Amino acid sequence: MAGNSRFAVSVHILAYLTYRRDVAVPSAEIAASVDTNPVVIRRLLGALLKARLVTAQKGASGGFALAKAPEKISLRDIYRAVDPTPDYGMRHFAPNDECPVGARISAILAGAFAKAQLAMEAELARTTIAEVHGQLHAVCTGKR
Amino acid sequence: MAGNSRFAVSVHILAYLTYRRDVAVPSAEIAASVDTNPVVIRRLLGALLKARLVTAQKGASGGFALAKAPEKISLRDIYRAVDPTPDYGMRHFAPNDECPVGARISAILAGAFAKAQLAMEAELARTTIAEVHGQLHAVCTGKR
DNA sequence: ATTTTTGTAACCATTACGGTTACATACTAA
DNA sequence: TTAGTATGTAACCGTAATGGTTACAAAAAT
Repeated sequence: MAGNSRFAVSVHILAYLTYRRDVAVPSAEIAASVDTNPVVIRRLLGALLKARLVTAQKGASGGFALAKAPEKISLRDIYRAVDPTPDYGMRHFAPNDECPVGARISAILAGAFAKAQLAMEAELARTTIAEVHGQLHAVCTGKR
Repeated sequence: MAGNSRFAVSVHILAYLTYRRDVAVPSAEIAASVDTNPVVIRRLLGALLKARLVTAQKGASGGFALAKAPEKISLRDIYRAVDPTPDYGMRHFAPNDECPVGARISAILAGAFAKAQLAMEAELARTTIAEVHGQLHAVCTGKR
């Protein structure tokens, strides 16, 4: 995964939309929960929109809502929607082609990275936003 | 994983040391194979040294060598030696504690991230530097 | 002694990221 | 139909991380 907060914030966004499931939620309200700027939220919602995880409604009493049941949205769905496929530093990795090692290591590394990436995504796929929301609720009621 | 090339270059380094198993290899030679500056290589070798994956020898005819058999060095060993534990953007993620979602989402996310991270590392553990070197050799001989 | 090489510190340029302002567009509600 | 609200996006800024580079002290071999 990357060093940015896109995935973390996106999970927060969808958990919040689950929490406020019945209404259209404007980006300003989500931003207050995440404690950041509404534009940051809308940028991420743009990616989630393209992935059909949320719907948007412009204008007064508009806002965002889940596009499907929270049981059908996995953390992998969110990850793929907002985080570009990592290049594992291969961008800045152009070894010497004249060296027997340098000439072939890139392809071998790419294969190893791809497998590691799939393993990580498979683990993310095991958790849904509904479960994340359930854990939220469990903590809240458990405290009383 | 991160957006840097530390892991990729480090695997290259250890594959190169396996390829030149019998001699002490100076950082300049490795740098020529990776096509970068020797200091970049020595920085990474410093981390690999601390993790006891390589040994160093100063002075004339000095250089670096594997500290153990390449069959006993996994990609996970290398990953853990050179890449700091990723924070998955949690550094820049401080949601509003007064919101029921914001107050608890961090802990839940941390748990999900940890599981995904372990899954990825487990996959990396399945490959050794000896295998990476073997793939190099297979390609070279296969081409003839 | 001279040469070679590690080990580190310091600095630079580039890039990526989050945050912010601004504003056009679109929709609701009255 | 008009006033108000919210999305969608472009542009810009400051900060932080990264790789590359120069410089140089310490250590070891020949």
